[in-house]
Amino acid sequence: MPELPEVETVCRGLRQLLVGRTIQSVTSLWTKSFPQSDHPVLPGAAFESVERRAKLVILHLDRGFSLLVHLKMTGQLVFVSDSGERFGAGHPSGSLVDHLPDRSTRIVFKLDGARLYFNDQRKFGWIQLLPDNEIADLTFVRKLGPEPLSGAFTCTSLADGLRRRKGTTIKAALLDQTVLAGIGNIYADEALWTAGLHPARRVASLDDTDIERLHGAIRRVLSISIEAGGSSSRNYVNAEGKRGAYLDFAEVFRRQGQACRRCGTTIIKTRVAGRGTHLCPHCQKEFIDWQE
DNA sequence: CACTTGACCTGTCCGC
DNA sequence: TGCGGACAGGTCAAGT
Repeated sequence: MPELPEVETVCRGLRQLLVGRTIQSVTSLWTKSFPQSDHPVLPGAAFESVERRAKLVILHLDRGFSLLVHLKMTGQLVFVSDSGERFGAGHPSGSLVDHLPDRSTRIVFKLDGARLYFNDQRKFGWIQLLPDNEIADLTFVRKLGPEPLSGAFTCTSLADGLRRRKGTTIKAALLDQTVLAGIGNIYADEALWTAGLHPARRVASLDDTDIERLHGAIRRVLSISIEAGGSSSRNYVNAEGKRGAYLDFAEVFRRQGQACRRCGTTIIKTRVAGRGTHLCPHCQKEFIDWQE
C-alpha cells in the first residue's frame, strides 16, 4: 500500500535506527524478493544514510553500494533490536507486528545488535543492490516525475506533466509516476476531493484554476499524512512495526456510505482507471464536455 | 506514442 | 462450514 507518506515515514524511522549499523549476514526466504542476497559486498557493509525517491527506499551502504527497496502493495521494513525491546510500544496508534519472522517474512538482515525484516505478503516488492552511481541511470528512476513536496513541483511542472496525458482521466494521470512521483490510490482520491475535482474528469478539460487547486491539494494532503505518520491501512507499518494515523483523517478513502465532511452528501465508491475510487458526488461533479 | 489490460502473488471478505 | 469469485494500497510488459 505504501505511498509517498508511508515510505517517507519508514525512511525517517530507518534513518534513526539503521545508520551506523553493520550487516553481518543476509538470509533469504524467498529468492525473488532479493536475488542478490548472497552478494559478497553485503557482509560487513555499514548503513551510511537513508533516502526516499518516489516510493523507493534507498539505503546507502559504505563501499559505494546501495540497497533499493520497493514495498509495492504489502512490503514492510521492520527493525527489531536483539534485546527484544519494542520501539514505541504503547504508542496510541499501537498495533505492532508481533513475532518476527512470520509467514510473510522474505528477507532477514542480521545486523550488529538487531535484525531488519523485509516482509511482503503478496511478494510484489523487491530489493536490489547496485552501485550508487548507477541509481540515477535506472530507466524507471530517470522517468520519474518531480517530488510533490519539493520546489521542483510547481503549477507549471504539473501542467507540463498533465499535458502528456490529455486523453486520460485525472485519476489515471495522478497515478502515473512520470507525471509526479509518489501518489497512489489513497492520496489520488484524497487530493481530488480536496481540489473538488471528479476523478473521471478528462485531463484535457482542466483549466489553470483547476490545476492550481489540484497542485495545492496534493501538497496539503501529503504533508498532513506525513505528520500523521502515514496511513493506518492493513498492511502498512513503519520501521518500528507500528501503524500510522492518517486514515483517521481521510475525507473519502474507505469512507463510502459515510457523510462528506464538507457538504453531508454520502460518499460513494466507484471504479475509475481500473481502481477502486472514492468521491463525494456533490463536491466532485462530473464534468460534461458539451459540443454541438 | 498513448492508453488499457493482464500479470505478478497471497489473503480476506462476501454471497450462495 | 465450504467454495468460488471479486478485490486489495503498485508497476511493468504486453496488447490495441
